[in-house]
Amino acid sequence: MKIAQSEIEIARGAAVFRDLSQAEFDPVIAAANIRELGEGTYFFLEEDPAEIAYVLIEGKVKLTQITTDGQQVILGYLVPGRVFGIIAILKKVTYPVSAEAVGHCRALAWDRATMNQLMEASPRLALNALHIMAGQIREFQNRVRELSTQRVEQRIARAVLRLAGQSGKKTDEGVLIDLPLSRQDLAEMTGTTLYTVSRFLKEWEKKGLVQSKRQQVIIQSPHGLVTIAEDLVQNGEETKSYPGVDLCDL
Amino acid sequence: MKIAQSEIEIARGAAVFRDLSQAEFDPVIAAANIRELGEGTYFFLEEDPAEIAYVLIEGKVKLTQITTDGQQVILGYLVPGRVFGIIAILKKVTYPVSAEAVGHCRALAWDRATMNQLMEASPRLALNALHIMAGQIREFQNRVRELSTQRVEQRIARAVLRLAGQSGKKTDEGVLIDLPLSRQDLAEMTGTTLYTVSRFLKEWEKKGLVQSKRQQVIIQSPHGLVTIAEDLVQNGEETKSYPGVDLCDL
DNA sequence: TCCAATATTTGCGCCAGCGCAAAGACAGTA
DNA sequence: TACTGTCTTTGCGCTGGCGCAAATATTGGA
Repeated sequence: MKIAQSEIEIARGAAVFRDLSQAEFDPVIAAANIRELGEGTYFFLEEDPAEIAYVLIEGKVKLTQITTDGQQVILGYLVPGRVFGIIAILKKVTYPVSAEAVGHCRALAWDRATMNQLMEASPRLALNALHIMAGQIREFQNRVRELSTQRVEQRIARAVLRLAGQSGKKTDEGVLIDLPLSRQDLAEMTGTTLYTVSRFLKEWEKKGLVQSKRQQVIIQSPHGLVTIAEDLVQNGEETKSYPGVDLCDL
Repeated sequence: MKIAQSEIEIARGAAVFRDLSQAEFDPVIAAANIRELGEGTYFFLEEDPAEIAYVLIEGKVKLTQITTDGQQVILGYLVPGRVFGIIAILKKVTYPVSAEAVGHCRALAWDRATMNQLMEASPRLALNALHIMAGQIREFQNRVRELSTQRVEQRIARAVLRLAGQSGKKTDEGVLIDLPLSRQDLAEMTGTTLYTVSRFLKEWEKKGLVQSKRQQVIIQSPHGLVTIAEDLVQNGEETKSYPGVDLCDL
Protein backbone atom coordinates (compact mmCIF):
# COMPACT_ATOMS: atom_id res chain seq x y z
CA MET A 1 0.00 0.00 0.00
CA LYS A 2 1.63 3.18 -1.20
CA ILE A 3 1.26 6.67 0.19
CA ALA A 4 0.25 9.09 -2.53
CA GLN A 5 1.94 12.45 -2.87
CA SER A 6 -1.37 14.20 -2.23
CA GLU A 7 -1.69 12.28 1.01
CA ILE A 8 1.74 13.36 2.09
CA GLU A 9 0.63 16.93 1.52
CA ILE A 10 -2.27 16.44 3.86
CA ALA A 11 -0.03 14.98 6.53
CA ARG A 12 2.40 17.84 6.03
CA GLY A 13 -0.27 20.22 7.19
CA ALA A 14 -1.04 18.31 10.39
CA ALA A 15 -0.48 20.16 13.65
CA VAL A 16 1.92 17.50 14.95
CA PHE A 17 4.25 18.21 12.07
CA ARG A 18 4.18 21.97 12.25
CA ASP A 19 7.54 23.64 11.75
CA LEU A 20 9.28 20.38 10.99
CA SER A 21 12.03 20.75 8.42
CA GLN A 22 11.77 18.59 5.35
CA ALA A 23 14.74 16.64 6.65
CA GLU A 24 12.82 15.88 9.81
CA PHE A 25 9.55 15.21 8.05
CA ASP A 26 10.73 12.72 5.46
CA PRO A 27 11.76 9.99 7.92
CA VAL A 28 8.43 10.41 9.65
CA ILE A 29 6.59 9.56 6.46
CA ALA A 30 9.03 6.80 5.66
CA ALA A 31 8.25 5.20 9.00
CA ALA A 32 4.50 5.50 8.61
CA ASN A 33 2.13 2.65 7.98
CA ILE A 34 -1.16 3.05 6.22
CA ARG A 35 -4.29 1.95 7.98
CA GLU A 36 -7.48 1.71 5.99
CA LEU A 37 -10.89 1.29 7.62
CA GLY A 38 -14.41 0.85 6.35
CA GLU A 39 -17.46 2.78 7.49
CA GLY A 40 -18.46 2.06 11.06
CA THR A 41 -15.31 0.21 12.05
CA TYR A 42 -13.05 1.37 14.83
CA PHE A 43 -9.45 2.53 14.87
CA PHE A 44 -9.51 1.79 18.57
CA LEU A 45 -11.90 1.48 21.45
CA GLU A 46 -12.04 3.39 24.69
CA GLU A 47 -9.89 1.61 27.30
CA ASP A 48 -7.85 -0.25 24.69
CA PRO A 49 -4.14 -0.07 25.51
CA ALA A 50 -2.87 2.88 23.48
CA GLU A 51 -0.18 1.59 21.13
CA ILE A 52 -0.66 3.50 17.90
CA ALA A 53 -0.96 7.15 16.97
CA TYR A 54 -2.68 8.25 13.77
CA VAL A 55 -2.94 11.11 11.36
CA LEU A 56 -6.16 11.07 9.38
CA ILE A 57 -5.70 11.35 5.62
CA GLU A 58 -9.09 10.60 4.21
CA GLY A 59 -12.60 10.28 5.62
CA LYS A 60 -13.93 11.45 8.96
CA VAL A 61 -13.54 10.01 12.44
CA LYS A 62 -16.03 10.18 15.26
CA LEU A 63 -14.75 10.21 18.84
CA THR A 64 -17.05 8.74 21.41
CA GLN A 65 -17.36 7.53 24.97
CA ILE A 66 -19.92 5.15 26.40
CA THR A 67 -21.47 5.52 29.82
CA THR A 68 -21.84 2.54 32.12
CA ASP A 69 -25.51 2.33 31.18
CA GLY A 70 -24.73 2.22 27.48
CA GLN A 71 -25.45 5.82 26.61
CA GLN A 72 -23.11 7.21 23.97
CA VAL A 73 -21.47 10.64 24.12
CA ILE A 74 -19.79 12.19 21.09
CA LEU A 75 -16.68 14.16 21.97
CA GLY A 76 -16.14 15.38 18.44
CA TYR A 77 -15.31 14.67 14.83
CA LEU A 78 -11.94 14.65 13.11
CA VAL A 79 -11.13 15.69 9.57
CA PRO A 80 -8.12 14.86 7.38
CA GLY A 81 -4.94 16.35 8.76
CA ARG A 82 -5.90 15.70 12.37
CA VAL A 83 -3.86 13.61 14.77
CA PHE A 84 -5.56 11.15 17.07
CA GLY A 85 -4.47 8.58 19.56
CA ILE A 86 -1.43 10.74 20.21
CA ILE A 87 -1.64 9.57 23.79
CA ALA A 88 0.01 6.38 22.53
CA ILE A 89 3.39 8.05 22.81
CA LEU A 90 3.12 7.27 26.51
CA LYS A 91 3.66 3.83 27.92
CA LYS A 92 0.96 1.99 29.77
CA VAL A 93 -1.98 4.20 29.03
CA THR A 94 -5.30 3.46 27.43
CA TYR A 95 -7.23 5.43 24.86
CA PRO A 96 -9.72 7.70 26.59
CA VAL A 97 -12.20 7.53 23.70
CA SER A 98 -13.25 5.28 20.86
CA ALA A 99 -12.42 6.37 17.31
CA GLU A 100 -14.92 5.27 14.70
CA ALA A 101 -14.56 5.64 10.94
CA VAL A 102 -17.34 7.71 9.42
CA GLY A 103 -17.26 6.62 5.83
CA HIS A 104 -14.17 5.02 4.36
CA CYS A 105 -10.98 6.20 6.09
CA ARG A 106 -7.27 6.20 5.45
CA ALA A 107 -4.80 7.17 8.12
CA LEU A 108 -1.07 7.15 8.67
CA ALA A 109 -0.10 5.13 11.69
CA TRP A 110 2.94 4.82 13.93
CA ASP A 111 3.39 2.53 16.87
CA ARG A 112 4.85 3.86 20.07
CA ALA A 113 8.37 2.59 19.55
CA THR A 114 8.56 4.26 16.15
CA MET A 115 6.99 7.46 17.37
CA ASN A 116 9.40 7.66 20.28
CA GLN A 117 12.35 7.15 17.99
CA LEU A 118 11.13 9.87 15.68
CA MET A 119 10.60 12.21 18.59
CA GLU A 120 14.05 11.62 19.85
CA ALA A 121 15.40 12.58 16.45
CA SER A 122 13.07 15.60 16.20
CA PRO A 123 12.29 17.09 19.59
CA ARG A 124 10.06 19.52 17.76
CA LEU A 125 7.71 16.59 17.26
CA ALA A 126 7.44 15.97 20.98
CA LEU A 127 6.86 19.63 21.60
CA ASN A 128 4.07 19.69 19.06
CA ALA A 129 2.46 16.71 20.73
CA LEU A 130 2.55 18.63 23.98
CA HIS A 131 0.94 21.63 22.34
CA ILE A 132 -1.80 19.47 20.95
CA MET A 133 -2.52 17.93 24.30
CA ALA A 134 -2.56 21.35 25.90
CA GLY A 135 -5.08 22.45 23.31
CA GLN A 136 -7.23 19.48 24.11
CA ILE A 137 -7.25 20.30 27.78
CA ARG A 138 -8.37 23.80 27.00
CA GLU A 139 -11.02 22.48 24.64
CA PHE A 140 -12.54 20.11 27.14
CA GLN A 141 -12.43 22.62 29.95
CA ASN A 142 -14.42 24.96 27.79
CA ARG A 143 -16.79 22.18 27.04
CA VAL A 144 -17.30 21.62 30.74
CA ARG A 145 -18.01 25.27 31.15
CA GLU A 146 -20.50 25.25 28.31
CA LEU A 147 -22.34 22.28 29.70
CA SER A 148 -22.38 23.81 33.16
CA THR A 149 -23.66 27.20 32.23
CA GLN A 150 -25.35 27.25 28.85
CA ARG A 151 -28.80 26.17 27.85
CA VAL A 152 -29.54 23.51 25.33
CA GLU A 153 -30.28 25.82 22.43
CA GLN A 154 -26.96 27.59 22.82
CA ARG A 155 -25.07 24.34 23.05
CA ILE A 156 -26.64 22.97 19.91
CA ALA A 157 -25.89 26.20 18.07
CA ARG A 158 -22.26 25.99 19.16
CA ALA A 159 -21.97 22.38 18.14
CA VAL A 160 -23.34 23.18 14.71
CA LEU A 161 -21.00 26.13 14.29
CA ARG A 162 -18.06 24.07 15.44
CA LEU A 163 -18.86 21.37 12.93
CA ALA A 164 -19.30 23.94 10.18
CA GLY A 165 -15.90 25.34 11.08
CA GLN A 166 -14.18 22.05 10.46
CA SER A 167 -16.37 20.21 8.00
CA GLY A 168 -18.24 23.08 6.37
CA LYS A 169 -18.55 23.25 2.61
CA LYS A 170 -19.90 26.27 0.80
CA THR A 171 -22.84 25.45 -1.44
CA ASP A 172 -25.51 27.48 -3.16
CA GLU A 173 -27.86 26.93 -0.25
CA GLY A 174 -25.35 27.86 2.44
CA VAL A 175 -22.67 26.13 4.44
CA LEU A 176 -23.21 22.40 4.34
CA ILE A 177 -21.89 20.28 7.18
CA ASP A 178 -20.19 17.54 5.25
CA LEU A 179 -20.97 14.68 7.60
CA PRO A 180 -23.87 12.28 8.03
CA LEU A 181 -25.25 14.09 11.04
CA SER A 182 -28.44 12.83 12.62
CA ARG A 183 -30.47 14.55 15.31
CA GLN A 184 -29.29 11.78 17.59
CA ASP A 185 -25.67 12.66 16.82
CA LEU A 186 -26.20 16.29 17.65
CA ALA A 187 -27.96 15.26 20.85
CA GLU A 188 -25.00 13.12 21.86
CA MET A 189 -22.66 16.02 21.23
CA THR A 190 -24.60 18.46 23.34
CA GLY A 191 -25.97 16.39 26.18
CA THR A 192 -29.61 16.53 25.18
CA THR A 193 -32.15 14.36 23.34
CA LEU A 194 -32.89 13.90 19.68
CA TYR A 195 -36.37 15.31 20.24
CA THR A 196 -35.08 18.56 21.57
CA VAL A 197 -32.53 18.85 18.77
CA SER A 198 -35.26 18.25 16.22
CA ARG A 199 -37.40 20.96 17.75
CA PHE A 200 -34.68 23.58 17.70
CA LEU A 201 -33.58 22.75 14.17
CA LYS A 202 -37.15 23.13 13.00
CA GLU A 203 -37.47 26.40 14.87
CA TRP A 204 -34.28 27.71 13.30
CA GLU A 205 -35.48 26.53 9.94
CA LYS A 206 -38.62 28.60 10.32
CA LYS A 207 -36.44 31.62 11.04
CA GLY A 208 -34.39 30.88 7.94
CA LEU A 209 -31.18 30.24 9.88
CA VAL A 210 -30.61 26.68 8.74
CA GLN A 211 -32.03 24.07 6.46
CA SER A 212 -32.11 20.53 7.76
CA LYS A 213 -32.72 17.30 5.98
CA ARG A 214 -32.20 13.70 6.91
CA GLN A 215 -28.75 13.41 8.44
CA GLN A 216 -27.82 16.78 7.08
CA VAL A 217 -27.64 20.38 8.17
CA ILE A 218 -27.02 23.43 6.01
CA ILE A 219 -26.35 26.75 7.66
CA GLN A 220 -27.93 29.68 5.91
CA SER A 221 -27.18 32.35 8.48
CA PRO A 222 -24.02 31.65 10.49
CA HIS A 223 -24.43 35.06 12.04
CA GLY A 224 -27.89 34.17 13.25
CA LEU A 225 -26.59 31.04 14.89
CA VAL A 226 -23.79 32.96 16.52
CA THR A 227 -26.37 35.26 17.99
CA ILE A 228 -28.06 32.28 19.55
CA ALA A 229 -24.79 30.67 20.63
CA GLU A 230 -23.81 33.80 22.47
CA ASP A 231 -27.27 34.38 23.81
CA LEU A 232 -27.49 37.88 22.44
CA VAL A 233 -31.12 37.24 21.46
CA GLN A 234 -31.88 40.56 19.84
CA ASN A 235 -30.79 43.20 22.27
CA GLY A 236 -28.65 45.73 20.46
CA GLU A 237 -25.43 44.38 21.93
CA GLU A 238 -22.48 44.28 19.59
CA THR A 239 -21.93 40.88 18.06
CA LYS A 240 -18.27 40.09 18.36
CA SER A 241 -17.01 37.81 15.66
CA TYR A 242 -17.25 34.18 16.63
CA PRO A 243 -13.86 32.84 17.74
CA GLY A 244 -13.06 29.96 15.45
CA VAL A 245 -13.71 27.39 18.11
CA ASP A 246 -12.27 24.24 16.79
CA LEU A 247 -11.98 20.83 18.27
CA CYS A 248 -8.31 20.17 18.73
CA ASP A 249 -6.53 17.17 17.39
CA LEU A 250 -7.12 14.16 19.50
CA MET B 1 12.82 32.35 52.34
CA LYS B 2 14.04 28.87 53.00
CA ILE B 3 12.45 25.60 51.92
CA ALA B 4 11.91 23.35 54.91
CA GLN B 5 12.83 19.68 54.79
CA SER B 6 9.20 18.73 55.35
CA GLU B 7 8.24 20.80 52.35
CA ILE B 8 10.79 19.06 50.20
CA GLU B 9 9.19 15.79 51.24
CA ILE B 10 5.85 17.00 49.98
CA ALA B 11 7.34 18.03 46.68
CA ARG B 12 9.11 14.69 46.44
CA GLY B 13 5.74 13.02 46.32
CA ALA B 14 4.40 15.17 43.49
CA ALA B 15 3.43 13.36 40.32
CA VAL B 16 5.77 15.49 38.20
CA PHE B 17 8.70 14.18 40.15
CA ARG B 18 7.75 10.54 40.11
CA ASP B 19 10.64 8.16 39.53
CA LEU B 20 13.21 10.93 39.54
CA SER B 21 16.49 9.86 41.05
CA GLN B 22 17.77 11.91 43.96
CA ALA B 23 20.47 13.22 41.65
CA GLU B 24 17.80 14.52 39.32
CA PHE B 25 15.55 15.79 42.04
CA ASP B 26 18.05 17.87 44.00
CA PRO B 27 18.75 20.41 41.24
CA VAL B 28 15.02 20.80 40.75
CA ILE B 29 14.60 21.89 44.34
CA ALA B 30 17.70 24.02 44.17
CA ALA B 31 16.22 25.89 41.24
CA ALA B 32 12.83 26.41 42.87
CA ASN B 33 11.51 29.66 44.16
CA ILE B 34 8.99 29.93 46.93
CA ARG B 35 5.78 31.74 46.30
CA GLU B 36 3.55 32.59 49.23
CA LEU B 37 -0.02 33.79 48.82
CA GLY B 38 -2.73 34.93 51.19
CA GLU B 39 -6.33 33.75 51.21
CA GLY B 40 -8.28 34.81 48.16
CA THR B 41 -5.33 35.98 46.09
CA TYR B 42 -4.43 34.45 42.76
CA PHE B 43 -1.39 32.56 41.55
CA PHE B 44 -2.54 33.43 38.06
CA LEU B 45 -5.62 34.37 36.14
CA GLU B 46 -7.25 32.66 33.22
CA GLU B 47 -5.77 34.05 29.99
CA ASP B 48 -2.61 35.30 31.66
CA PRO B 49 0.46 34.35 29.65
CA ALA B 50 1.67 31.13 31.24
CA GLU B 51 5.20 31.71 32.50
CA ILE B 52 5.43 29.83 35.77
CA ALA B 53 4.67 26.30 36.89
CA TYR B 54 3.95 25.47 40.52
CA VAL B 55 3.88 22.64 42.99
CA LEU B 56 1.61 23.30 45.93
CA ILE B 57 3.23 22.79 49.32
CA GLU B 58 0.74 24.18 51.75
CA GLY B 59 -2.88 25.31 51.59
CA LYS B 60 -5.46 24.58 48.95
CA VAL B 61 -5.95 26.05 45.49
CA LYS B 62 -9.22 26.52 43.67
CA LEU B 63 -9.24 26.36 39.87
CA THR B 64 -11.91 28.39 38.16
CA GLN B 65 -13.12 29.79 34.88
CA ILE B 66 -15.43 32.70 34.29
CA THR B 67 -18.08 32.80 31.60
CA THR B 68 -18.54 35.87 29.44
CA ASP B 69 -21.54 36.82 31.54
CA GLY B 70 -19.58 36.62 34.77
CA GLN B 71 -20.72 33.24 35.96
CA GLN B 72 -18.00 31.27 37.71
CA VAL B 73 -17.27 27.59 37.16
CA ILE B 74 -15.05 25.61 39.52
CA LEU B 75 -12.92 23.04 37.72
CA GLY B 76 -11.51 21.60 40.90
CA TYR B 77 -9.38 21.96 43.99
CA LEU B 78 -5.72 21.20 44.48
CA VAL B 79 -4.02 19.86 47.58
CA PRO B 80 -0.35 19.93 48.60
CA GLY B 81 1.78 17.87 46.27
CA ARG B 82 -0.16 18.84 43.18
CA VAL B 83 1.36 20.54 40.17
CA PHE B 84 -0.44 23.39 38.50
CA GLY B 85 0.28 25.77 35.69
CA ILE B 86 2.39 23.04 34.13
CA ILE B 87 1.25 24.35 30.78
CA ALA B 88 3.87 27.05 31.31
CA ILE B 89 6.51 24.72 29.96
CA LEU B 90 5.18 25.67 26.53
CA LYS B 91 5.95 28.96 24.89
CA LYS B 92 3.25 31.43 23.99
CA VAL B 93 0.34 29.86 25.77
CA THR B 94 -2.01 31.24 28.38
CA TYR B 95 -3.34 29.65 31.51
CA PRO B 96 -6.70 28.03 30.80
CA VAL B 97 -7.96 28.61 34.34
CA SER B 98 -7.49 30.92 37.30
CA ALA B 99 -5.78 29.55 40.40
CA GLU B 100 -6.95 31.06 43.66
CA ALA B 101 -5.45 30.47 47.08
CA VAL B 102 -7.93 28.99 49.53
CA GLY B 103 -6.42 29.89 52.84
CA HIS B 104 -2.74 30.72 53.12
CA CYS B 105 -0.65 28.97 50.48
CA ARG B 106 2.97 28.13 49.83
CA ALA B 107 4.13 26.77 46.52
CA LEU B 108 7.36 25.99 44.75
CA ALA B 109 7.68 27.88 41.49
CA TRP B 110 9.79 27.61 38.37
CA ASP B 111 9.72 29.86 35.36
CA ARG B 112 9.68 28.38 31.90
CA ALA B 113 13.35 28.82 31.15
CA THR B 114 14.32 27.04 34.35
CA MET B 115 11.77 24.30 33.85
CA ASN B 116 12.96 23.69 30.31
CA GLN B 117 16.55 23.46 31.46
CA LEU B 118 15.61 20.97 34.14
CA MET B 119 13.64 18.93 31.66
CA GLU B 120 16.52 18.79 29.29
CA ALA B 121 18.69 17.44 32.07
CA SER B 122 15.97 15.00 33.20
CA PRO B 123 13.80 13.83 30.32
CA ARG B 124 11.84 11.89 32.89
CA LEU B 125 10.48 15.23 34.05
CA ALA B 126 9.13 16.05 30.61
CA LEU B 127 7.59 12.62 30.34
CA ASN B 128 5.88 13.07 33.67
CA ALA B 129 4.50 16.39 32.54
CA LEU B 130 3.06 14.63 29.53
CA HIS B 131 1.49 12.00 31.72
CA ILE B 132 -0.09 14.64 33.87
CA MET B 133 -1.54 16.42 30.90
CA ALA B 134 -2.86 13.14 29.52
CA GLY B 135 -4.52 12.52 32.85
CA GLN B 136 -6.13 15.91 32.72
CA ILE B 137 -7.57 15.24 29.31
CA ARG B 138 -9.08 12.05 30.56
CA GLU B 139 -10.42 13.81 33.62
CA PHE B 140 -12.15 16.55 31.69
CA GLN B 141 -13.53 14.19 29.09
CA ASN B 142 -15.14 12.25 31.87
CA ARG B 143 -16.47 15.44 33.29
CA VAL B 144 -18.04 16.25 29.94
CA ARG B 145 -19.63 12.83 29.93
CA GLU B 146 -20.95 13.30 33.44
CA LEU B 147 -22.46 16.64 32.63
CA SER B 148 -24.00 15.28 29.45
CA THR B 149 -25.58 12.22 30.90
CA GLN B 150 -26.02 12.41 34.63
CA ARG B 151 -28.61 14.14 36.69
CA VAL B 152 -27.87 16.80 39.21
CA GLU B 153 -28.07 14.61 42.27
CA GLN B 154 -25.52 12.18 40.86
CA ARG B 155 -23.18 14.95 39.87
CA ILE B 156 -23.27 16.50 43.31
CA ALA B 157 -22.65 13.13 44.91
CA ARG B 158 -19.65 12.59 42.66
CA ALA B 159 -18.25 16.01 43.39
CA VAL B 160 -18.54 15.40 47.11
CA LEU B 161 -16.88 12.00 46.83
CA ARG B 162 -14.11 13.42 44.68
CA LEU B 163 -13.44 16.14 47.22
CA ALA B 164 -13.48 13.62 50.04
CA GLY B 165 -10.97 11.54 48.12
CA GLN B 166 -8.47 14.35 48.00
CA SER B 167 -9.25 16.54 50.98
CA GLY B 168 -11.05 14.08 53.22
CA LYS B 169 -10.11 13.81 56.88
CA LYS B 170 -11.39 11.09 59.15
CA THR B 171 -13.17 12.42 62.22
CA ASP B 172 -15.49 10.96 64.82
CA GLU B 173 -18.48 12.12 62.84
CA GLY B 174 -17.29 10.78 59.50
CA VAL B 175 -15.12 11.97 56.65
CA LEU B 176 -14.78 15.73 56.80
CA ILE B 177 -14.07 17.61 53.62
CA ASP B 178 -11.28 19.84 54.75
CA LEU B 179 -12.17 22.91 52.72
CA PRO B 180 -14.45 25.89 53.18
CA LEU B 181 -17.11 24.54 50.87
CA SER B 182 -20.29 26.53 50.42
CA ARG B 183 -23.44 25.38 48.62
CA GLN B 184 -22.51 27.92 45.98
CA ASP B 185 -19.12 26.26 45.51
CA LEU B 186 -20.67 22.85 45.04
CA ALA B 187 -23.13 24.35 42.58
CA GLU B 188 -20.29 25.84 40.56
CA MET B 189 -18.56 22.49 40.48
CA THR B 190 -21.58 20.60 39.23
CA GLY B 191 -23.34 23.02 36.95
CA THR B 192 -26.36 23.64 39.11
CA THR B 193 -27.61 26.22 41.62
CA LEU B 194 -26.96 26.70 45.29
CA TYR B 195 -30.65 26.08 45.98
CA THR B 196 -30.60 22.68 44.41
CA VAL B 197 -27.40 21.76 46.22
CA SER B 198 -28.92 22.83 49.50
CA ARG B 199 -31.98 20.69 48.88
CA PHE B 200 -30.02 17.55 48.11
CA LEU B 201 -27.66 17.99 51.03
CA LYS B 202 -30.63 18.32 53.35
CA GLU B 203 -32.25 15.29 51.80
CA TRP B 204 -29.09 13.27 52.27
CA GLU B 205 -28.81 14.53 55.80
CA LYS B 206 -32.27 13.20 56.56
CA LYS B 207 -31.16 9.82 55.26
CA GLY B 208 -28.07 9.97 57.46
CA LEU B 209 -25.64 9.99 54.55
CA VAL B 210 -23.98 13.29 55.31
CA GLN B 211 -23.94 16.04 57.83
CA SER B 212 -23.70 19.56 56.51
CA LYS B 213 -22.97 22.77 58.26
CA ARG B 214 -22.04 26.22 57.12
CA GLN B 215 -19.31 25.84 54.48
CA GLN B 216 -18.74 22.30 55.56
CA VAL B 217 -19.70 18.78 54.59
CA ILE B 218 -19.07 15.60 56.54
CA ILE B 219 -19.71 12.28 54.89
CA GLN B 220 -21.21 9.69 57.17
CA SER B 221 -21.95 7.04 54.60
CA PRO B 222 -19.59 7.11 51.64
CA HIS B 223 -21.21 3.95 50.45
CA GLY B 224 -24.60 5.58 50.41
CA LEU B 225 -23.27 8.44 48.33
CA VAL B 226 -21.66 6.03 45.92
CA THR B 227 -25.01 4.38 45.49
CA ILE B 228 -26.44 7.73 44.48
CA ALA B 229 -23.47 8.63 42.30
CA GLU B 230 -23.86 5.43 40.36
CA ASP B 231 -27.60 5.66 40.28
CA LEU B 232 -28.07 2.23 41.78
CA VAL B 233 -30.96 3.56 43.87
CA GLN B 234 -31.84 0.45 45.81
CA ASN B 235 -32.23 -2.31 43.32
CA GLY B 236 -30.22 -5.33 44.39
CA GLU B 237 -27.45 -4.64 41.89
CA GLU B 238 -23.95 -5.25 43.11
CA THR B 239 -22.20 -2.09 44.21
CA LYS B 240 -18.78 -2.09 42.65
CA SER B 241 -16.21 -0.25 44.65
CA TYR B 242 -15.96 3.37 43.69
CA PRO B 243 -12.94 3.99 41.48
CA GLY B 244 -10.83 6.59 43.23
CA VAL B 245 -11.79 9.34 40.84
CA ASP B 246 -9.33 12.05 41.47
CA LEU B 247 -8.80 15.37 39.83
CA CYS B 248 -5.43 15.20 38.16
CA ASP B 249 -2.68 17.67 38.73
CA LEU B 250 -3.30 20.81 36.84
C1' DT C 1 -41.23 -0.31 -8.06
C1' DC C 2 -42.33 -1.67 -3.59
C1' DC C 3 -40.72 -2.88 1.04
C1' DA C 4 -38.32 -2.68 5.22
C1' DA C 5 -35.40 -0.14 7.93
C1' DT C 6 -34.13 4.02 9.67
C1' DA C 7 -34.81 9.13 10.63
C1' DT C 8 -37.59 12.83 11.71
C1' DT C 9 -41.42 15.43 13.40
C1' DT C 10 -44.78 16.66 16.71
C1' DG C 11 -48.59 16.41 20.17
C1' DC C 12 -48.90 15.71 24.87
C1' DG C 13 -48.12 15.20 29.66
C1' DC C 14 -44.92 15.52 33.05
C1' DC C 15 -41.28 16.64 36.32
C1' DA C 16 -36.52 17.94 37.56
C1' DG C 17 -34.55 21.70 38.58
C1' DC C 18 -34.52 26.84 38.48
C1' DG C 19 -34.74 31.05 40.91
C1' DC C 20 -37.17 34.62 43.59
C1' DA C 21 -38.06 36.02 48.09
C1' DA C 22 -38.10 35.90 52.72
C1' DA C 23 -36.92 33.92 56.91
C1' DG C 24 -33.58 31.78 59.69
C1' DA C 25 -28.75 30.43 61.23
C1' DC C 26 -24.10 31.43 62.02
C1' DA C 27 -19.57 33.78 62.62
C1' DG C 28 -16.77 37.66 63.34
C1' DT C 29 -16.29 42.15 65.29
C1' DA C 30 -16.75 45.89 68.14
C1' DT D 1 -23.79 41.25 73.93
C1' DA D 2 -25.57 43.16 70.03
C1' DC D 3 -24.81 44.03 65.17
C1' DT D 4 -23.67 43.05 60.51
C1' DG D 5 -22.65 40.53 56.73
C1' DT D 6 -22.68 36.12 54.84
C1' DC D 7 -24.55 31.60 54.25
C1' DT D 8 -28.36 28.42 54.29
C1' DT D 9 -33.00 26.80 54.11
C1' DT D 10 -37.47 26.44 52.22
C1' DG D 11 -42.10 27.67 50.21
C1' DC D 12 -43.81 28.57 45.86
C1' DG D 13 -44.64 28.97 41.09
C1' DC D 14 -42.85 28.25 36.80
C1' DT D 15 -40.67 26.43 32.64
C1' DG D 16 -37.17 24.17 29.92
C1' DG D 17 -36.51 20.16 28.40
C1' DC D 18 -37.55 15.11 28.64
C1' DG D 19 -39.47 11.15 26.56
C1' DC D 20 -43.36 8.27 25.01
C1' DA D 21 -46.05 7.30 21.13
C1' DA D 22 -47.65 7.65 16.78
C1' DA D 23 -47.59 9.69 12.32
C1' DT D 24 -44.65 10.86 8.50
C1' DA D 25 -40.55 11.15 5.56
C1' DT D 26 -36.54 9.25 3.41
C1' DT D 27 -33.43 5.88 1.74
C1' DG D 28 -31.32 1.71 0.17
C1' DG D 29 -32.08 -2.74 -1.36
C1' DA D 30 -34.63 -6.62 -3.35
